[in-house]
Amino acid sequence: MLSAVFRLHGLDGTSMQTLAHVTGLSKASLYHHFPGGKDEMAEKVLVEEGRRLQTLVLSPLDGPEPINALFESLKGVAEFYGGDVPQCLMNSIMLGRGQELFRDRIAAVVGIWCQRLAAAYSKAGNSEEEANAWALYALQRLQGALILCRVEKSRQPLDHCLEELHGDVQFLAED
Amino acid sequence: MLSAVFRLHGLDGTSMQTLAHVTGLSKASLYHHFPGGKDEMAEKVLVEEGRRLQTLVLSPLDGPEPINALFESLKGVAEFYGGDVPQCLMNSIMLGRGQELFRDRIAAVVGIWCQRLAAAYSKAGNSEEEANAWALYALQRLQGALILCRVEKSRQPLDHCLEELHGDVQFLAED
DNA sequence: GTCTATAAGCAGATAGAC
DNA sequence: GTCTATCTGCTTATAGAC
Repeated sequence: MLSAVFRLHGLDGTSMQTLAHVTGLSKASLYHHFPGGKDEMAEKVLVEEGRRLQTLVLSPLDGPEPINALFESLKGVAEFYGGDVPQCLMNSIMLGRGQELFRDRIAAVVGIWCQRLAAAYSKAGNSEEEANAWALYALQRLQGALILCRVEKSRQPLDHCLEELHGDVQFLAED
Repeated sequence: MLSAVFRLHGLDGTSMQTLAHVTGLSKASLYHHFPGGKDEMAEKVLVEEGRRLQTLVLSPLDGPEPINALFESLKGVAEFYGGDVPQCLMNSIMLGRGQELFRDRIAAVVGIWCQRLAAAYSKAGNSEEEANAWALYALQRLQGALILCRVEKSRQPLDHCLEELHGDVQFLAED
């Protein structure tokens, strides 16, 4: 998988040679498909990742029943950050030159994710302020859990975090 | 500052040329001081960062009064992650080759931090289980907040997170 | 669309003068 | 300890054949 390379090595740590090896194509062929080189490849991978986020995490939030929508979205998060050592592509790619190139778009995606989470939480009966606070809290915990996954080479921190976020939503539902 | 380069660009994104420029020395001079090249420089910077963590964040946890110790440690965290856009060196450096080189040591540092936090929390009157859970929770939120700081190019997420963690400790004290 | 070959520049790394 | 000069290999990127 192309995205795995960027996820593991970031933008600066990924070379066209590596990408050629992974895709099974020559470097020249890669330049044929992506004249902008690895920057363009990273961009395409990011766009694809945005689509996955939309499908797995954001779309479920549109369900008519907000509590269930939040549950489904958390399930989607578990799939979105898959694998034995889940890592965040947007995080990996946002170092060095990648920060200059992609930070704005990534910030926009995070902003949308936060808004949609807050909307569902609000729809479930919370004030707008509470909903916003919870959405930020949830995203913060998720990102932190992913860092700990990288440190501990495990997906336990993420799974544990998702359980607790699930519990938070459940607590809300019983209210 | 040398550490800022690695913090912003990671290991793969940092070149000896950049380091030479930042230090004002030639590449050859850098190799005189660090025969292992930038890997050795990164290691030295990490060791120095470990000392800063010890001084600012871990030592305060040794205070006789655990609640106050936790407050002081959180203050230390605010200083440890300084600047307008606080970022975690250990996080930045743990991509690509840096992961292979430094993950074990970083995991050890995180483990110690977690243990020491849990010890203080336990000393403040919590079960060992509760204390461990809170320590992991606090570290997770901190790391997540730092990611959001990078995304939003601001230190607001970290400051807000520290306020909430302060509140958690205060809540414990009033119990 | 794919390849080999190749250019030009930058990376890590060393030799040797001062 | 510091420098300039240099080497070698890798990286980005292109030319041009098939």
